[in-house]
Amino acid sequence: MRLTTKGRYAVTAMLDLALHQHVGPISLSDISGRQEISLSYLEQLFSKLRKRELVASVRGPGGGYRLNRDASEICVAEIIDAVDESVDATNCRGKGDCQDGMTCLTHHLWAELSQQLHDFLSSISLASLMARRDILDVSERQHEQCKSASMIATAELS
Amino acid sequence: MRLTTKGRYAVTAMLDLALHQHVGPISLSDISGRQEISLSYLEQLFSKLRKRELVASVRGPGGGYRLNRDASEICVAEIIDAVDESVDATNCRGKGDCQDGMTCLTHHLWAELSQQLHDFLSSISLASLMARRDILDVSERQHEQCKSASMIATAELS
DNA sequence: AAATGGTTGACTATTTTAGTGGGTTATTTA
DNA sequence: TAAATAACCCACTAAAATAGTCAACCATTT
Repeated sequence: MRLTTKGRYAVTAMLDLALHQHVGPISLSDISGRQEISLSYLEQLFSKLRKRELVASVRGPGGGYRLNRDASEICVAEIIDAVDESVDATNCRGKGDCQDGMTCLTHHLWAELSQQLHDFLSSISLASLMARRDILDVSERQHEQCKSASMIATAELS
Repeated sequence: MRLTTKGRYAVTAMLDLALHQHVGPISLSDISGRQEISLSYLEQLFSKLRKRELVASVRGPGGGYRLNRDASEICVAEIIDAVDESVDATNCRGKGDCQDGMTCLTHHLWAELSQQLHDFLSSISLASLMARRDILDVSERQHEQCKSASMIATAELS
């Protein structure tokens, strides 16, 4: 089992997309700006998310990504899984052949833990995250910051 | 958050120790033989477990390790923590300063997940593992294998 | 004195992470 | 039709962690 920046970035980016897609396709550079994730890295992540059909893309100016399903139909577990970070805590990927084709001493413990984790992350959809007070607060703060950042950029141009 | 071979090895070795310590101190080479974990690697892990006072050592012939507390007082979470595998899923180690000193969009989600994981792994003690049917079965199978392995070794000597 | 077994520290191959950079293709707008 | 935009794709890389190995040394028992 692994949960590092990669999986966190993927979930954060998908949530950002869910929160903004009402205005049309969202470009990766928008997400990159708001969430402070490197654009090139986002491209890699979205390539995987697209292959799993969690997002769809629109090319050209004004293009970007949109969710390929309703936000209520995409859960956190799927997103993490899509970018190759497994929620599985066993060494044998659940097969039970961890010690010479037989189960190791602690196999069942890890299998149970995996189930626990999977249940938890499967129960959380993007839609349920979008409805949370703590997330709305952070999202609003990020809008303020982007606004002032673009004002500075405009001022520098003049 | 990370749960790899290191943490699994540590828990497996501690459980092996708990299951056998009634005959006296258990050497790492015994554990290595039964659980198929490299002896040198076990040494590294037990060095950390000793520093956290989860085990105590006895030097010299007949020496080995024993649990430093009752098996019911040692939980899986502690063992994993002792070998540096954190159960924390946040990027900021719970501090909430993940994005320029403020919380990132998904901070609370990861904090919740960490709590969930911690609760689960803290609720499982070595004693409760020792009482499980699935673990007793695997332990018994390992005894059979070690017996036949030593018989082969004896036969090869003659 | 010899054997056992813990203790310590340095070293290493492999894998993963978290990126960077450059170029190509598709689409829209001026 | 040219320019701009943004997705798409590929190869590359520095740093860190994993999963060890190896050698020497110390303490205790037989």
